[in-house]
Amino acid sequence: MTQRRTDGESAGTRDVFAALANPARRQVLMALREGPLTASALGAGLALSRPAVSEHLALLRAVGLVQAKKRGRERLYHLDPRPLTEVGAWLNVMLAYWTQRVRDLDPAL
Amino acid sequence: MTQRRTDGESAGTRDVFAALANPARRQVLMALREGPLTASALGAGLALSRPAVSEHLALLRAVGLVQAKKRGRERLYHLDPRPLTEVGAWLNVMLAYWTQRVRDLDPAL
DNA sequence: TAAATATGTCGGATTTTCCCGACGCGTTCC
DNA sequence: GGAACGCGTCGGGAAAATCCGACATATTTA
Repeated sequence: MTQRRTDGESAGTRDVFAALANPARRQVLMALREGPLTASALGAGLALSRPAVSEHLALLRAVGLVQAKKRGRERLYHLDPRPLTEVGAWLNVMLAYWTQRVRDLDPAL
Repeated sequence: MTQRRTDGESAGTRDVFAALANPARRQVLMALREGPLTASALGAGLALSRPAVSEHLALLRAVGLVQAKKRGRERLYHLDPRPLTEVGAWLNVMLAYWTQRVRDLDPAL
């Protein structure tokens, strides 16, 4: 058994968790909370080169966290929070046990 | 300017988000939900070499998600869900429907 | 005390991530 | 049409992550 990635995903894929692992990408998502923004507007607050921002956006698009709409010569990015439910669901399972424990200990909650 | 990480954290540090980015580590946390387990017991379900498991555990310990207690010649790992509140809080800001569960866990929020 | 067990750590190979400058393509403005 | 703008992608390099086999350390058992 020498292979590392048995098969399946085309090796370049990452999931929502991995997408959130990068601070710049989290910042992008935060910035998009209150409305769509262009790529350059997003890059403005990031201290990163434009290509870097573009690649972060590509990854976020790949996992479905953002979507882009062409508008004139710019591109409007808007948030799609649905993939975050996977993280929420995971956290929910992780914490369910503990929240239940807390409730057992203190029913006043 | 060739340096990438201007300074700060000792270069090997990662945050809770990064800790969750790895599927094996998420599996470990899931496995620890219902009670402490030894390192080898954790490795049993992971299809990884023992050193790999040990290093994942070291990282999880580094970000505070697990703690280890020596018991005889083995080491019992147990979950510490508190760092997950950071993820929960972040998700809470991003979404609207997540608060309560995290609050149960850490009323100090 | 010696062997066996449980786990951490080291050395090193491979892969992935992250970033940048340069270039290409479509759109708008003069 | 030609220059300027906005954005994606390519090529590539530095750093980090991931993994393993081998070795080190502590503890229990024979």
